[in-house]
Amino acid sequence: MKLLEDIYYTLLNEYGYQKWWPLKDGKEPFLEISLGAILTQNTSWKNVEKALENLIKENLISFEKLENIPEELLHQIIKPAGFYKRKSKTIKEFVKKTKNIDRKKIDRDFLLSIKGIGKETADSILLYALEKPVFVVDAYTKRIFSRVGILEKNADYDEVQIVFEKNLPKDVNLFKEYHALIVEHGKRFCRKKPLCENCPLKDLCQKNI
DNA sequence: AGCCAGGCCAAGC
DNA sequence: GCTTGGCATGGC
Repeated sequence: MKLLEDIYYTLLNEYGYQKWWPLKDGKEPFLEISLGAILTQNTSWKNVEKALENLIKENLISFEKLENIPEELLHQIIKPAGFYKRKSKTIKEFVKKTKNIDRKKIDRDFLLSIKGIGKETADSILLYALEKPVFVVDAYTKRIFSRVGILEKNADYDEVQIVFEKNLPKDVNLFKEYHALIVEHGKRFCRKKPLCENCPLKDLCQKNI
């Protein structure tokens, strides 16, 4: 489907490369990216950054440190990202399970077995932290592409993912950038109340709500 | 000053 | 099976 690529290049041209995920610490990229993926669940990146900065300040981007820190203390540190009790538990379990595993063995099912990690978080970790060609689907993806006319309104996660993976070159960098651009577009124009007037996808969009 | 964010899970129909 | 409520902070 050429439309998917047309939309990609339109968004890229409009917004430029998004540079996800910018590492702030960089000592343990796999861990740092995974933490960001967990912390950003239903949470704005602004708030996630504060939590990440706290973690870095405490030198906590470390499997060992996170495994040993008392959970109540972790609560305080990641509090700005919200849902801190659940996220602390998830981080604890994630660290415990990934600490000594061969990263080649980390797949979707393995990640989904960790409580608090669902499909989107698992796929984000696979794509951004492990560089696997997995397309990440989120609420914006469904909203934008159902409005454009490519998806059913209530399309299920895995179906949506298949549409993108079947119709795009299986390219890690393309997948990374496309998802990031989708998020950007969702924030700027394709909001719940869409701003269709000046939308860069206006000409490609079936619905023009 | 309400609505929403780069979801997920468990409970309830 | 599908829908709903709870989780929590901070920005707009």
